[in-house]
Amino acid sequence: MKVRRDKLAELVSSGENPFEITKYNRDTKASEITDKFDELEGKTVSVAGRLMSKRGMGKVSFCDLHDLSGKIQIYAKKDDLGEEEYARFKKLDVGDIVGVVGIAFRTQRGEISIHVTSFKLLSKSMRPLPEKWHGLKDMDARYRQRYVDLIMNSEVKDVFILRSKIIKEIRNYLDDRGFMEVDTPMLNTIPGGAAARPFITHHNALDIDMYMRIATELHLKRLIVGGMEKVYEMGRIFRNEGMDQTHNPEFTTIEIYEAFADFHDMMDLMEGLVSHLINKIFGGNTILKWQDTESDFKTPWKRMSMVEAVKEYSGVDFGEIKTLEEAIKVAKEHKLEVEPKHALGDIINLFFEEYAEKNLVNPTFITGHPIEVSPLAKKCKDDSGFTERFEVFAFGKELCNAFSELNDPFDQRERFVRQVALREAGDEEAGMMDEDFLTALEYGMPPTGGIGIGIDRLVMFLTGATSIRDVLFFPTMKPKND
RNA sequence: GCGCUAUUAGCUCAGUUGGCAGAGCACCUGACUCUUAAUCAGGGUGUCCGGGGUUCGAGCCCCCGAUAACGCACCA
Repeated sequence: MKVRRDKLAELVSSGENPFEITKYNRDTKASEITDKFDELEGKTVSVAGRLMSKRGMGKVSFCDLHDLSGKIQIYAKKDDLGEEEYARFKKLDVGDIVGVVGIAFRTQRGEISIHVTSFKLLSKSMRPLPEKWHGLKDMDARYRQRYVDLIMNSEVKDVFILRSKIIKEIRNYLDDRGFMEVDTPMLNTIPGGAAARPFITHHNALDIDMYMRIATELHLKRLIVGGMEKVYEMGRIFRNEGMDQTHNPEFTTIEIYEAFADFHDMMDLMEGLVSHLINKIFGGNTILKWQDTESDFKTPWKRMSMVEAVKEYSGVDFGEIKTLEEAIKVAKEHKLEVEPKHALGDIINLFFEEYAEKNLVNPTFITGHPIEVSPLAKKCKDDSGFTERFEVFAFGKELCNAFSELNDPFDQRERFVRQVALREAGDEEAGMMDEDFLTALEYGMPPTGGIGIGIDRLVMFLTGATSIRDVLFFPTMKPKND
């Protein structure tokens, strides 16, 4: 705004350019003054933050100063500051970054405040902030200009502080149990470990196309082959797919691998980890609320196989259906769209997604996924059509995916071959052949349990956020140019 | 990708039947020595999302486009 430009020009010409300031020593946070008022009353404190409101009374002014910890009221009096300083104080704008030195006291109305003895403009705000009462509501602006959203809406800040705490506690939990955090490449020559369309980019010096990773799985298993027995990686992955309330093109997952363990150990790990987080955040309360639904995360969580779940929620018993022809017939009776590429296991999965998934509100382990939809999981010993795999569903959404990792290089090669065939038939999400990964398995991978958890979704459930955009500082947005 | 709704001042929003562009907050000027959505008096600051069209006249009607929220599809 023009008025603020003029004010800045005035400051610059009087040798007080706020943008030349490099440092300010503050000794107290805004919230500390109210929290520790008993010991701070009458003492001189130094605070710094953003001026969020002004209430001028003539020869006395009140302002609210916000910092990360909270807010504190500032009281300035002409008699104490002197004519010139008080005039300078009155020129401050809402939005300005200000450092204040003063005495902690309580006003006549009882509000704990700072009686200003000196102050310094630390940075000039050149743009007016949104309205104080209604704040910034426009979703487009809130996501594109998250900095303004964070200034205006304190609950937004709280969600991200909680996100940080959750992530820290995940690391604490795993580090305490002897896991090691590792980093693997985000730029891949073969995108593997999941069924998803990748982002493609180009490396100039090598003159090859590369892919942004769609999972961390295959590299982490290579580390297990290499003897790194307990590893995890928490990081961003990228999938070139649709966006909605629970999907963003880049999102954060954690994958954890433990040698000499199986999917049962991963179940214990998952229950333990999530219980740890809930305990750290909510104390004893295990009931989470999300989109007006309550879910009790008290352990032990319910366990059922995918076939059982399909039977319970659709009435169809795949324990009795042994051929593809029968399965296709039943699927058509239930108006499910069967594609030519679908095998028996794909149809079981279709039934599960259509009928069971949305009903799984309390956290539930779903085990025994068909082999056709589990190209990296070990077969069940007693039934080669299914795998030692589980997913946890809560609030009708998938929370994690885990299995006893397939370590048989011959079996793995066959599964890749099927994926490649699907890809050649036009399925862009099918996997690619990864010869180096097969070579790694040929050197011998110990029996291993692995699990992948969607961090953003977990944070959504723990913070009550209804959209993934509300747990990402900068959700992916289409550029606005016209 | 499809459908639906929205887009007006810095922000939150009104805008009648197609007839001079509006309010509150913010901002500017002035008053005010304990306010807290301070108060009081005065001041309207605009590419009505963009581009066409219909009309004497369009914020409003029609067409094309942009972005977003929501729903659907996709995402094992």
